[in-house]
Amino acid sequence: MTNIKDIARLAGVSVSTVSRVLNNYKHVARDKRESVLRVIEEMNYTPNKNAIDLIRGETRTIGVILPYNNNPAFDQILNGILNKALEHDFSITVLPSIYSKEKEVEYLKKLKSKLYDGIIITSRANDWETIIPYTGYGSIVSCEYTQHKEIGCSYMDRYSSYLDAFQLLKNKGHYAVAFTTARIESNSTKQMIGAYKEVFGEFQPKYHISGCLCLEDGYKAAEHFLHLPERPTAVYANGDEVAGGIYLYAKSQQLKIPADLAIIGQENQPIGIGMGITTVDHQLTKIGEQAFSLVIKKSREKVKIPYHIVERDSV
Amino acid sequence: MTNIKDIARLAGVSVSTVSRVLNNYKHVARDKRESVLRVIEEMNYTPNKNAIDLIRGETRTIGVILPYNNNPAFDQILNGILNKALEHDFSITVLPSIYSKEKEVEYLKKLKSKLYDGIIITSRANDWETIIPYTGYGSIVSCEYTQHKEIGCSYMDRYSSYLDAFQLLKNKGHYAVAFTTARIESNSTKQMIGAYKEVFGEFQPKYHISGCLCLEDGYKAAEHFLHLPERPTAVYANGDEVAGGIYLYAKSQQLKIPADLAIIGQENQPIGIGMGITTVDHQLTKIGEQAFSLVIKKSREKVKIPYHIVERDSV
DNA sequence: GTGAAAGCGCTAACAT
DNA sequence: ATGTTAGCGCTTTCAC
Repeated sequence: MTNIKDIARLAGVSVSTVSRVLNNYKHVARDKRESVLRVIEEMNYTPNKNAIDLIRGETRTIGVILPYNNNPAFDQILNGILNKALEHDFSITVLPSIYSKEKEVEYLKKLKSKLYDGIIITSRANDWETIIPYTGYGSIVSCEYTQHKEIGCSYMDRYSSYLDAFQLLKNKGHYAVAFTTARIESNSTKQMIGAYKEVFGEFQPKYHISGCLCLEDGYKAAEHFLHLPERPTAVYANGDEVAGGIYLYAKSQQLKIPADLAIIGQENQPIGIGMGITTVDHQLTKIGEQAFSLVIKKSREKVKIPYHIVERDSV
Repeated sequence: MTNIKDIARLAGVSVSTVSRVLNNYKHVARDKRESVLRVIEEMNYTPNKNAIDLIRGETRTIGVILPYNNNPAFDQILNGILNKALEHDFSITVLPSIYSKEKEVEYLKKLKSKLYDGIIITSRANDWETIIPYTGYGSIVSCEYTQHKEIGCSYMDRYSSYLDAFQLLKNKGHYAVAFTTARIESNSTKQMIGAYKEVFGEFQPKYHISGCLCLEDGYKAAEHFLHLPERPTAVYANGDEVAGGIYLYAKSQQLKIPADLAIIGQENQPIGIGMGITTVDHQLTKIGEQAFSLVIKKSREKVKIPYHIVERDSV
């Protein structure tokens, strides 16, 4: 492994001169610069980035905590982050958490250990109280709103989006409305139930199924909903793939969409376009892009991204 | 920033002792170990990972070169890689290339600069000749077959899968068959055309559209195909989302699937399940998992992953 | 079992 | 304009 010392020796200059040409400093004599450049070329030399990161104390790398690594919603956020990272010449390291508190803390420790300049939390298992101390070691941005002033947020107003979706259903005359969520313990679920109550007055647990991530989960959820004595006339799915599964099961039961069952999905994914499913687009790619911008600016702003409903034929 | 020296001083031991407890060495007196641990706790100390990586010459990080960061096929590969990385406690850094030769070389240089222990190339713009020299700096694994012995491969037999797909169509009586690909200059496209010729004898350029990545691209491709004087009776799409777009356009023209137009997609994505599209599943998640295993073993094996066709209602 | 000291490869302050 | 040198924070001989 050839290092900066070797280059200096071979070029007949000091290491600082080599360092200067490496970093495009002005005050280097043309001939020395050229000779250094030639030796670098000859020796096929590349500086050790770890040494540089050690000295500079920064890595131009951002860690992104993702609960699932095969989920289309989080892929959209990641996509937005990568778009911007490419633009700004930053690297992105993906940190899969599977909602494990320990994993999350492990990743935050990596921020502390100077591996990343900042971290984007797309979703989290830990309390903010355990996360916030790590803001001392790098910028931390969340894709979910929090009032904590130490945390930058690129988020959208979930509650309000849920309200809109349920209201849309109610306006169409639906009162027996079911819905699915991903994690029973999540904020989203809480907000969803809250919005449900606000729109429909009361919430019946039988109309809610949690643990829905993919098409198959939606299929099973529909199986449950549609065999209820008072079967729902509409369902709001937490994702278009889940919605697709619901659609499929409903069809398998000879139900007409939307006449017999209305369906709304989320995130405006290809499957929703393909199947004609009405969806609320949370603009996750934009959320990712904005999150990246905040994290490299070390900004603690709270930026709200607007969502919008895309009406198709399933409602 | 408190460092190992501070801990040593405060614990009344030498830095080497601190290092020993940090790395769980045996020969450390119980009391010294405890005192060190206590000071570490008190000072809330975390070792600087860059310094460690510098010394060790390894980072337990793998770089993954991806041409697109919003493509479901590459997301599947990445998914597989992340699964295994989590299992083996490695980090994954995503390297978006948009098929730029310069970007790719930039990433390979990062391997050389010791940022990654290895690199997985999911798809590439550069010739192997320019890539291979970098195998001197870390293990390089490809998700596409190459005979070069320096490169480990986790791949599937594309040619044979194309053959199967076309043959399936031919067996169903289709002779005017169109197809889409992503990049005109790619190996996949070449192999697709080769397979086409092998099955159907001759290849007519009007039956091929390149540059297809998403649903909308498929929609436009179908628009082209279906307005041809001799319109195709079947189309093989390079992805289920593209297939979905084709499906949608065909439907918009009152065509029946598969009676008027047969459609095969690729990668067994949710949209294909939702829309009932026959697909050839290249098992990209498994390819990603295997690629990861090879790269951390620094193996140069060529591992072929079997594909399989999932028949649904579009053929 | 423990510590002193030599590096890992680089940057930057300081001197010239 | 250029070189010397002191670090960055850690690991790892080597000696005791």
